[in-house]
Amino acid sequence: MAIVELKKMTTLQSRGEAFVREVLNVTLLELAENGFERLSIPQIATLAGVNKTSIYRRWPTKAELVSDALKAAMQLADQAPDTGTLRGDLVELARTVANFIQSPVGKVIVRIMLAEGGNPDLRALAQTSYGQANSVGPWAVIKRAIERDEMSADADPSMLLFTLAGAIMHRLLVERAQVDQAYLERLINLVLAGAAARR
Amino acid sequence: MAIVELKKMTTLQSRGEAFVREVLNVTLLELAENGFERLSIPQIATLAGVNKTSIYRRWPTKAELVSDALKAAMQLADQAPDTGTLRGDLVELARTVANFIQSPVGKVIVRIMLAEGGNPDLRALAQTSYGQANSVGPWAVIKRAIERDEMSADADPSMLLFTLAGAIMHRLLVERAQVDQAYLERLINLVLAGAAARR
Amino acid sequence: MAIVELKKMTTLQSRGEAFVREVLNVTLLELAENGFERLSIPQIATLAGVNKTSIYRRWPTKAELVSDALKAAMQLADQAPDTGTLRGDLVELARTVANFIQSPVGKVIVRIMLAEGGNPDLRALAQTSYGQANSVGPWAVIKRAIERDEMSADADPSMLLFTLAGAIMHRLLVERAQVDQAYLERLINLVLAGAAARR
Amino acid sequence: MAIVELKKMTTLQSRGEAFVREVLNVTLLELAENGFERLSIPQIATLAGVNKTSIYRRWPTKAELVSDALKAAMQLADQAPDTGTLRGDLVELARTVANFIQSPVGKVIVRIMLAEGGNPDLRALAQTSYGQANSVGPWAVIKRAIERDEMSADADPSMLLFTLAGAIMHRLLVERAQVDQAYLERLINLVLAGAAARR
DNA sequence: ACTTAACCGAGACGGTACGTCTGGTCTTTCG
DNA sequence: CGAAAGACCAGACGTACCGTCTCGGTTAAGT
Repeated sequence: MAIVELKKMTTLQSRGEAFVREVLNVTLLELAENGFERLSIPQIATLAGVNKTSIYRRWPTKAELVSDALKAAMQLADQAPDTGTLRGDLVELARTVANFIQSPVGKVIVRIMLAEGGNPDLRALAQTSYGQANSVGPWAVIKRAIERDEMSADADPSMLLFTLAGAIMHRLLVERAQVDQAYLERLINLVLAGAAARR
Repeated sequence: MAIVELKKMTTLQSRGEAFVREVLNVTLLELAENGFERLSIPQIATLAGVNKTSIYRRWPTKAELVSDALKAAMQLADQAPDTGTLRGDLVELARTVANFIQSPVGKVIVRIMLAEGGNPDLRALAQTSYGQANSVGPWAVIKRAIERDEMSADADPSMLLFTLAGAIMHRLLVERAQVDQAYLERLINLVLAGAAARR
Repeated sequence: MAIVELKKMTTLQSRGEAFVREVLNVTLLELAENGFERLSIPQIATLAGVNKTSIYRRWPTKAELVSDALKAAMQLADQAPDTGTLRGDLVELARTVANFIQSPVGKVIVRIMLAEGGNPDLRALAQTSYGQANSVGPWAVIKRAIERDEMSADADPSMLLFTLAGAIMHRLLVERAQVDQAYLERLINLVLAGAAARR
Repeated sequence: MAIVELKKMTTLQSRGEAFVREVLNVTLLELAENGFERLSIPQIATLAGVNKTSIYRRWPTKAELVSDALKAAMQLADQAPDTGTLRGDLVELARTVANFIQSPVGKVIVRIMLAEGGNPDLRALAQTSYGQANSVGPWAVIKRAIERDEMSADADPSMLLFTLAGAIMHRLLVERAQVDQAYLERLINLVLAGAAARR
């Protein structure tokens, strides 16, 4: 039985797995490049060296394909930085957010949420992903800051985090400028006082 | 001669002007609704009660039509609030930004800038519009705040303004939450301390 | 009044007459070139250096324009040859038919009758023209032949004439060969015996 | 192997063959009805219960479609009549020509040759068809007539045959009269004497 | 080992929408 | 007052793309 199971796994890996992996990979890239609207399954098939019929067989609708592609790409660490100071943690946090937004999967998610709210379940998926990616880290940072008495217990952490995220999005997508160390410092300068003010 | 000119103008007004106005109006609405990609000129023609051939004659490409539609819609006031205090001015400023983002023109512009960077000149146009719409007011506010000695002269006003804009975008487009008075207060609370800190 | 009338006539002659003549002329040429179907009024307007609106004003439908063009071109002589012998007359007659078929107006008429029987009144017009063009001469020839006792009085002249016409059409339009003197001789050789046989 | 081949053929027959047959059939009918110019591929698609895209895929240009339709319809027998006498054979021959001209394929071919000389290869195709359809029979008749000594060996058979064809065309297409037995008798009366005269 | 079932490749077809072309009607302007 | 000029309406056409279907061939699974 064990042998059979092993065989099965081997089979699965060598048979359709390469197919699925390749398709999902190309899907993600195309998604980041063109967005959900301009995403073409025949195009994906061509780029993946695969027949479009096969894609339609596995994923009857485009949303399902994108959903799988996003799910497959969501092993984001969402680690909490721990530099010892609230300021340092916030800088790291902001940097993580910036990296996420600029990553392929981040681009896709942001794009879907910002501009392509048409498909509701697709949007829900993106929202979930976005939430998952930015859930653990921020709150741990806040929690430690409160423990260190750098923030008051009745602070407004979600406002802080969302404002950081929004500012970075504006920097990247509207101003189309780099998020470098200098920018991060200035950004944290602006909100840190407000965050800590209630102390 | 003057009569002729007047006649000409009258003629021009009554001739194709209604046509143009109607088409541009519908274009703007459709643009806010569906974005640039899914914008269909035959659809616009139908909604405007106009023949599609006429649209193609006047605007050979979709970008030109959109460009005209945006230009025609850009009589935004961009007035500077003046409540007497920096806090009050910032609240008003933020509210203005929120209103702009939620207006049809604003939706279009934000959408183009965020997600449809494909067409470069289209993007440039949107960027220009965005800049124009948010240029005068903010800086007047900052200037008055410095004069009232509520801000230091070496403050970081662009960071402040961009962060406000980004936060509101995040609130509206990502969180999909209302920008109400309570939110505005909390937002200004966060950044005001940082803005004024250098005083 | 007389002056006015003269002026009018002069005006008509110099004003609209050149217009009409030019349009009808171009129409006939285009008709011979492309047939009735492919005849385009805008095209005629362009070639005639005239505005298409003016053509539409004078001739609301294409058939009317063509009708006028054909009528204007129908001053064909339809003269009866008189060589002294039946054979000589038939040769001349056949030559006349061939010339008519190859003339611009003849091409048009034949074309309309043979291939474009769609428009009934147009076809009727062509039929009339064809009949007019080939009416006097043939019968005079037959009559003289009977008088000279070269043909019996109960001959079949219409069969003779129509067969001649058909043969020449086949020669010109199907075989696309020249109707030269040698051909005419052979043709008359064939039918002359039959025509004279009943004597 | 034989089974495989059989299967293949069956597949091919049941696959696109019905599609092709239906389209070509409708094409021929439309062609006889409206001629080559007014032939509309969307119209054919509608009448054939088929999608126009599929027609465009198989036959990129209208000429190719018509060419295939004509080729498919060219299994004309072109049998030589044999009644025992030159007169009887000629009557039969003329009747065959009349039937051909009035058949759908014949109408098309005649129409193309007479009026639509625009497309050269199309015309060449029609000419070929016309030649094929009227090649064997006539010459066999002439040959037998010579053998029976009803015609001299140095007769002018092509002139005879072409004249017959031309006369019938004139009868059908210009006069728009029936080709009945009486007409055939009169026609043969006319040319038979000339044909046999050299004996 | 051999049969059987699942799956991918390949091609054609149905369907929709688009942008272009051309023809005809209307209004305005000019001689 | 008639022709010129231009804009608009209307319809058809050919193209591009997408999604579905039906095959054939190959690979993995089960007996």
